[in-house]
Amino acid sequence: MNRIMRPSAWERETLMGLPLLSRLELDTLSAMLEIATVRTIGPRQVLFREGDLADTLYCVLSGYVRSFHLSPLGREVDLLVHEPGDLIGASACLHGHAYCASAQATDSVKIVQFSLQRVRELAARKPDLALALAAGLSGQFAGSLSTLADDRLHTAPQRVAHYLKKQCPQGSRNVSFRLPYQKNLLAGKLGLAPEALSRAFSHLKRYGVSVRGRLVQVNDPEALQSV
Amino acid sequence: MNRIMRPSAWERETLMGLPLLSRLELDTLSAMLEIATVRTIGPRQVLFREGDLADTLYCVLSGYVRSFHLSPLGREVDLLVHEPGDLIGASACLHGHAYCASAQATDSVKIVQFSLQRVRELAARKPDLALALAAGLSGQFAGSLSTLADDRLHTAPQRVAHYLKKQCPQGSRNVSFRLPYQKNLLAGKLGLAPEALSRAFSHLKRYGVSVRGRLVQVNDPEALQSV
DNA sequence: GTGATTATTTGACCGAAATCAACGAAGGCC
DNA sequence: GGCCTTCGTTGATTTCGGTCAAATAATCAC
Repeated sequence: MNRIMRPSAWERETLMGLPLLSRLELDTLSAMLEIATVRTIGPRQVLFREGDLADTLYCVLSGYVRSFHLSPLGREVDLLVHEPGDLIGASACLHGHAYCASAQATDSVKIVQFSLQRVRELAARKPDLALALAAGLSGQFAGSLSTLADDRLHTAPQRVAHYLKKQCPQGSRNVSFRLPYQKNLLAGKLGLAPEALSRAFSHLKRYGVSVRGRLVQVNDPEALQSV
Repeated sequence: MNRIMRPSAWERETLMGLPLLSRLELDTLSAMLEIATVRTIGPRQVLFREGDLADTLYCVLSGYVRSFHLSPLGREVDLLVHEPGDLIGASACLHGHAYCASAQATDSVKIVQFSLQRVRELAARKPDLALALAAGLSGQFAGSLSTLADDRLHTAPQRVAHYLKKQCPQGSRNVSFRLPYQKNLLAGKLGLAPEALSRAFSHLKRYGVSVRGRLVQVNDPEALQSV
């Protein structure tokens, strides 16, 4: 079911908009495009597993990929949801030789992949690439710290309120939008059991939030501050 | 109380052992040493606060520094404990212009600091430096993800057991050692209230762990697996 | 040492969220 | 359309860990 291919003209356009590639010098960029492979992977397909030898760097073009840990007892914990533009496997990129989490497509996902070996070689000669990698890592690191703080500090309704507020444009009112993925996954991302997410949504009714399926309407995003 | 100075010969020795500097080419290394400043900061002194303009990159030489978030209501959440060799403020290094957490010395701490401006300029010319930064970030990112997984997956006694096990040499028995910092801080690092840490220790007695002050004795590190 | 802080432990209590179980809703397939 | 599977909600119950308060141990300054 996988389609593997050289980037088409249209895809080159998309690729060049990626945070990883958009700031590169021309020759670095073309070297990266040279080793880029675009793939489409189907729902639930696994990109790699925790502990696998890390030989590939991925970057999401469209769709969502979840990273998770497997406990010794077989329980799964969601750690991150990678959105379009995000790197996957970057933490293994320069550090270990094994991926430290498993990655799975949530839906149909389009990604670019690069040989980690080649990326390392190129980055060792091209500071702009090394810095772009560092910038990507930096952003993900900051993100994971803020998730950790959120987990340790806020209750379930607060975390959900916080998430919803981030989705609303600054200072807007009566916003409505579609959740980008299943509630199941959203619950995992927020460190909650699905039941807890459900209860949190119903708790948030009183703050002007209504949910029908994946459609969410937020009456007054500012009011979510006080949850 | 602060001592600020050019690195002495002895300190240059220490500096060159840092993960950040140890793999650099000679000219990059000397450029970094050129802009390095060694400081000693006293207990509880604050290095920077969340939101401050990020203009300095730090690296711990000795002692421990804690990073924490401040909630709107004034509650503090510990996020990381930086050990000797760790970078501080690296996530701001290439990403934002503000620190995303506050940093405070836990005790008397010796650090090196570098002008972020200069580091950025140097890294833009020197791929080895850019890669060293990326490697440091990569390790911290992996660490924060594993903390997150630990938080979401394990109970308090399990987290403490896991921590203790990491401190014991592989396959050893009857290990005893001193906790590197106060229980207060250890509790924060593990995402626990001090009371919960205390209770966890007392729960672990039955697995052959005894604690007196900061002295810990672990009878059989392998047995901690089954907590 | 002695007193004054500051850490740590213990107990009682409470609230948040996980778990288990059962039910309702939605979407895919034929 | 109707069956079937997966997803989401709701209720009951339980467990974990946070909070408050008080007692005890350490540590520091003098």
